[in-house]
Amino acid sequence: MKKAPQILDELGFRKTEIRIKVLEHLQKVEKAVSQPELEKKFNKLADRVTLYRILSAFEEKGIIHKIMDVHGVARYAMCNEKHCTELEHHDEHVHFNCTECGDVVCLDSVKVPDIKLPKSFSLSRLNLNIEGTCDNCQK
Amino acid sequence: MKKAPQILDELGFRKTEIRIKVLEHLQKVEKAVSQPELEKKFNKLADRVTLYRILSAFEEKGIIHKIMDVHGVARYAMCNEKHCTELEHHDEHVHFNCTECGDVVCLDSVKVPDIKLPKSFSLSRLNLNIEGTCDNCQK
DNA sequence: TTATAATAGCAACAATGTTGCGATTTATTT
DNA sequence: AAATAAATCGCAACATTGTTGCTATTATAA
Repeated sequence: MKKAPQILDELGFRKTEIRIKVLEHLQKVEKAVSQPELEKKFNKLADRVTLYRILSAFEEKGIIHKIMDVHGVARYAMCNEKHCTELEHHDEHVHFNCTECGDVVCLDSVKVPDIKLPKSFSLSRLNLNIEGTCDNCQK
Repeated sequence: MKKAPQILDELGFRKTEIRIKVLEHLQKVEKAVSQPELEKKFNKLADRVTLYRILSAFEEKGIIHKIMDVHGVARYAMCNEKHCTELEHHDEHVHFNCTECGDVVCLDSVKVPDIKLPKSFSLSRLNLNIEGTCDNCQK
C-alpha cells in the first residue's frame, strides 16, 4: 500500500499534518468513517469544516468513496485500488452496519448479485446496506 | 385496500384530519415520502413536529416502514400487507432513487438475492438503494 | 527569500430531526 | 349533554450534520 504523503503528492495535494493523518487513518482502519468520528479522533487538530473539505477533496480525486449509512450520515472509505479510478468507481459492494458498535465496513468479499430492474428503469449506482452484528461484537 | 379511517381506528389512533390525510396520501402515491415532502404538501395543515410524530407512530404500529434515501433523508412507505406484521417486517426489497425527480419507490417486483455473509457476521436488516432514472423520467 | 496558490479557520447559515410542555381535541363515560 | 381522560397538536428550543463566504495562514515552487 502506498504511503499517505506519496499519495497526496501524486494527487497534487499539500502534505499538511491533518491531511496525512486523515489519509493514514482511512488506510489503517479499513472502515467507512464519518466526519463526526474524525472530529472526535483529531480533536482540536482541525476544524469541522476542514475535515468536511478534506473528505470531499479526497472523494473528488477518487481515492475514497462516499456512502450513506443507515442513520443517514455520510461515511467515506478507501477505494479498492484494483477497481476504482478517478473517472469510474466500482463500489457495488456490501456495506455492513453493525448495530452494536456502529462501525461500517465494506465487505469486499461479498459480491452483489445482478439485479434485474424493470425495463423502464436504468441503474447508475447501487448501495447495499446491511444491518446486523459484526465479527467483533459477536459474543 | 382498507380505508384510512378504519385503519386508524383499528390501531387505536384518533381519526384526526391530518392523520387521515397523511395515511391516504401514503396509500395513494405508492412511494416512500419524507417529512419535508409532507410539509410542503400539507402546508399549514400541520406542524413539522406533528408530521414527524405521525410518521413515527405509524411506523411503530407497523403499517409503514422507514428507509434512508441516498441523501440521508428518512422516507416512509406503506408496508406490503401480505408480508409485514407489527412484530416482523420484510422490507428486503429494492428502493429505487431517481436522480432526476428525486422520487423513491419500492420495487416489490425485484427480489433481492440471498447474500452470503462471512460466518462471523449476522444479518438483521437489509436495504438495497439503487440510483438511476425511473420510468417517468426516461426520455 | 519571496510569491502564490492551496489550505485552514471562523462565522454564519440551512436542513433534518428531537424533546419538553402547555393547549387543544377526540372519544369515552357519567 | 356535560364532564373527563387520554391522545394529539403546536410552539419553542435545541442538537447534529452539512454547506458557504471570507480572511488568515502555510506549503511549495520560483
